[in-house]
Amino acid sequence: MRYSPEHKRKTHEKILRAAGRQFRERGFAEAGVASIMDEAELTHGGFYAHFASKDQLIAEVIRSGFDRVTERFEEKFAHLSGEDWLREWVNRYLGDAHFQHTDRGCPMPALASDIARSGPEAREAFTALFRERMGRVVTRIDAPEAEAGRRVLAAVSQMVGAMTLARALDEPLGANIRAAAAESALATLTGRSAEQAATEEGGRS
Amino acid sequence: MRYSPEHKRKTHEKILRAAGRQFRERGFAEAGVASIMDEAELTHGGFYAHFASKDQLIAEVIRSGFDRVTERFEEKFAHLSGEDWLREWVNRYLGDAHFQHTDRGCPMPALASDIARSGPEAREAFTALFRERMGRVVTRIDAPEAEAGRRVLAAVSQMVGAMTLARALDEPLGANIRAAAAESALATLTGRSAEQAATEEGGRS
DNA sequence: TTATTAATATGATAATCATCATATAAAAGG
DNA sequence: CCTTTTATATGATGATTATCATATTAATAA
Repeated sequence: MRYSPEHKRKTHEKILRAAGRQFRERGFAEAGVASIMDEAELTHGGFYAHFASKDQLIAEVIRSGFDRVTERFEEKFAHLSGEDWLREWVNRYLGDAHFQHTDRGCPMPALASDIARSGPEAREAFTALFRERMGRVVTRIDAPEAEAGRRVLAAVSQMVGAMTLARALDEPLGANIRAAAAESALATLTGRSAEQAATEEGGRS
Repeated sequence: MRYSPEHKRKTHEKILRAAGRQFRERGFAEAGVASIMDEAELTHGGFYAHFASKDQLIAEVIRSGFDRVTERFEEKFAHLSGEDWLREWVNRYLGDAHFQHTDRGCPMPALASDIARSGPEAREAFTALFRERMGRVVTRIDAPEAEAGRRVLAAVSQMVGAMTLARALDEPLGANIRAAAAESALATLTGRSAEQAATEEGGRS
């Protein structure tokens, strides 16, 4: 079929979207090519007209930023600035909506250990994605750049770890972890101690 | 073969050890029964004399605490107490030796996202393991129990997240994350702000 | 020494996997 | 309208998977 010029491009993106969703939900190993093509409403054989291998698909999904999940996430509080932005970032990241939807959420809690086991192409792509995303947050921090960078790395570790563990643990432990990490991460980002942050948060609400 | 009374028990444990190692290295999905039995120096068919299914093997490996990895880890600084114990706990957890040996290290960075995708039996076993391990640390914290619990959950999230991400990222980013998280986690555990902890740590070394 | 029993080995099963060769068909160019 | 092109479909490949039936064999009980 000689389709319109954009047809292949659209199909390509449809496969990327389906793959990104299934990878986050089931992991790289358990999301099969046939199942991904099925979700993209195509048959399994056509896959190799778009990608040279499953490994290349994985790398490209990472490079494509998992269907711009970060951009869509940050849109929701783009109107805020300073500490308000940071607080919303932390609270939404560790909130119920994100917790429940692994397949449309941040790839880090869903796939970090899978990427650690992957080849150099996937790791490089992930490193680039990570750097880009951390850069967006660093500019929101009111501190010298080196210090801001340290704070963001410390906070993101905590947020990713909390979400990963929360999804692996039974309730109410998962919810406790998310709450404890949210409080602590905001304190880290703003340079306050956790106690100070807790007191202020309590006074506000 | 009718072996000595303990023979089967020892074989059973050998399979558990091989499985625990391969699961951490390659994930639940990619570590096959045949490959695990091979490492245990047995043939694949004998597996079902020991376990009803691979899922049951997974649950039992978790229940067995991954060959007592925590106990062995904490032995190394059992002579310390108070803040010294906490500092050593954080620094060793995020240190190079642990970073490099996923297959003999903490199961959380290696398998948390795999467990999140697993069935209720594996999740329950993991929750019990997690609770037991957190309890050991809470008693080391000089604060009321509720507050100590929050601090431990916040710090562990950070340590697990940092190790998971560090293993997925290229260097030197991984090392930077581990350093930033170590500083921040110790501050969280002791109730100080990160700046205070950094100053003190700098002054000490 | 021999019979019995249970632990492990051998080999087969059907399912699923990534990959690829070939067939079909849709739309653009003539 | 008809030919050409190429995106997608069909169907096959061999490898690997978890699982299980059956055979072997080692050590205990007789």
